[in-house]
Amino acid sequence: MKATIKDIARALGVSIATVSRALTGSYEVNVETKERVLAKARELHYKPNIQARNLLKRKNNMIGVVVPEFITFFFPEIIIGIQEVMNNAGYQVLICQSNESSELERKNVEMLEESMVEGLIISVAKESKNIALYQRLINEQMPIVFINRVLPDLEASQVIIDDRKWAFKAVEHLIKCGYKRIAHLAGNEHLSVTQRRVQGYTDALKAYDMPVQDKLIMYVGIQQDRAKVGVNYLLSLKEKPDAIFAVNDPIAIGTILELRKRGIKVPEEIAVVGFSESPTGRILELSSVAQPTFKIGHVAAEMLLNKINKPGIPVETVVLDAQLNIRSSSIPIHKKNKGPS
Amino acid sequence: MKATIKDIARALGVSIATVSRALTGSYEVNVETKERVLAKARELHYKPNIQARNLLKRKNNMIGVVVPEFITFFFPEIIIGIQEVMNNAGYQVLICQSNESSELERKNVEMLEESMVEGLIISVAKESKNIALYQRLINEQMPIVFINRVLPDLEASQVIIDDRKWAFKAVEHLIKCGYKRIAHLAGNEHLSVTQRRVQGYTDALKAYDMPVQDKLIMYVGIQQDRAKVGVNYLLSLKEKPDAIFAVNDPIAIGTILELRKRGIKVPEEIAVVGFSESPTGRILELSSVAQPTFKIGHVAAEMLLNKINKPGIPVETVVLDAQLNIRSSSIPIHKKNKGPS
DNA sequence: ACAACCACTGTAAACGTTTACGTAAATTTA
DNA sequence: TAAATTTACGTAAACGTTTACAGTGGTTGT
Repeated sequence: MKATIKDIARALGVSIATVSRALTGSYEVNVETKERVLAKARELHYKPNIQARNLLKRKNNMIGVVVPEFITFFFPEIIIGIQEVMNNAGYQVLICQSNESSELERKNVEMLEESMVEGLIISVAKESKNIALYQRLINEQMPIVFINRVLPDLEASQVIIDDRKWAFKAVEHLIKCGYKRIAHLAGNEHLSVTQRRVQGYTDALKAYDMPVQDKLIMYVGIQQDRAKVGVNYLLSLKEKPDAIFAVNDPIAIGTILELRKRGIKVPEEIAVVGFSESPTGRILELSSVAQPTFKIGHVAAEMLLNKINKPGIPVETVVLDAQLNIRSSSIPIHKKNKGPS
Repeated sequence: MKATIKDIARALGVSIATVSRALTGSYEVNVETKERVLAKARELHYKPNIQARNLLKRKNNMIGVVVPEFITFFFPEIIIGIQEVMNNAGYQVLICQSNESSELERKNVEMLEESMVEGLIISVAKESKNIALYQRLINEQMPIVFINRVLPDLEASQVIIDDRKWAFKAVEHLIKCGYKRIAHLAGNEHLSVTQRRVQGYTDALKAYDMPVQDKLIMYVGIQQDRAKVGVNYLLSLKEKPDAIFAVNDPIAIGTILELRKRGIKVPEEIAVVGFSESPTGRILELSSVAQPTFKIGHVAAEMLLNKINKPGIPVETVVLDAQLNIRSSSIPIHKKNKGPS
């Protein structure tokens, strides 16, 4: 059986209070007895029972994280950012993935609630219907920070990037390269990032006096295999696009592969730009908007700690900076003879 | 303040025992009082305090997982496999990454130990020096299962694949394609998977009466950026290789990119085969050995549950099956005119 | 010589549960 | 109708800590 504070006390003929004081070090206790206690603790392989302490302190130093997936680099990097801050603050992080399922997301959040985590960092599934759940948690004073993907109708703290602005910049880049018929493969229609990136796309076209054509926008989704249907559609148009702005890197990558399969050269015939730069995208020389993943994690974690330590702190939205990285999937039209395969 | 079982008891004028029985449902309690208790519990937003229960039951339904990284798909998929089994069994999973650092690995394990997890699933960092730590934990009856990367001198339960066999098959495939000078970019020298894959490589050459040449083996490491030095070296040889078997996909991918950069065609001039198939590898049409990631997670989790529930169960090694997927990075020599770019 | 103080340690309550045990009332059995 | 059984509930201990409070014996100050 595991040794407890009582075993040490009994073995030394002192009270458990003295043992506790010796072990925690905080209180007044004779140096010599302290030594004896520590020695006996080592001898008995004593490990404090954290649950007893937690019960007393009404804390458990755990927070929960729910993300739609952690297969691709994006959320894993954010999570590492979260853990760096949280572990430093003495917290453990329970990580769950909803696998883009609203139902599993709900189950995960409820599991975390049952585990009595002190706070939550959440990025919602693409079809999340859990507003009521989050609203209840917020009402019950559960500290929550949303990252990247947020629910539009929920008043909660968030860490995001300016999707509209960076979609604008990506499309502006294509315009400046000389592309004339720029299509957009958009994500799931009611996902907030989708909406903001579509907005950036149309805003950029308008800003440069180019026509915004509904038929050049298709809502395909956010997973790589969904790119195919988008490419099929765009290539079936009478006037085909000469550039495609994809809602994210997976769709952009799927697009490039699908175009290649049909023998269409990127960027010679069609240029492609992605969003949320990924390692695979980098390898394919895909231009993309890079998000500051680790920083998102850091900032979200710090905001959460703040909420935990100062209950009732007001809701806050932090908008982080991003970066457009231009690679050879989108080069100026007049240089195209020099482009890579 | 959070409502407790006492609050409910006081509000209804019954004892806390009755409330507890009504809530857990297991014991003899009048249907009507049970209803009253449940109603009041809902009214007061009662949530059971799991730490009190844990303290009493001397359990906390948590296990820990430590992996070298979870940025690439490999460990994330394993972790999902682990979580599927563990969550089903009512366990929470604490996930840590050592970032390939022996030191951080140790800290993580110690953190998990302090959190009093009931068991551990571990894949060690490439330079892990924590044998003594694991030996102590095993001696102290901590249930541990090692996956994928194991420490050679530690007698512990493991879930692995037969690295030698599958390296053999990969190299055999190159031999059957007609390649004559097959090089091997190996991983970190004292990592067990490295050793076993090198063994498979040399065994295959021997089995087909081909010379095993030390100069065609280079221990470069396991991260993509380490491929460059390997390629540099191999291309500096008087007799250059016509095929490269890489210790893993990142090295294989780095190799392909480096070869491309130098204008060397894959597989026309040099074929490449990887190991532990990755999404990026698939996109680059890289032949590779696919590991059953989810299954590794499932099996490891089930073994761990078994160990937790039946203390003293003997050490066990499970060897899972794998699969060699052939793509256009390695095609038979006589077909090379048909090969893709 | 007595009060005041100090350094150290013990007693006991508290955190929120579960559950063995006891018991009163209600019901069944002979 | 008395004994036996069942039903429903209360009492209290237990899980392993931390810590307020209350000593105890010794030292210092006057």
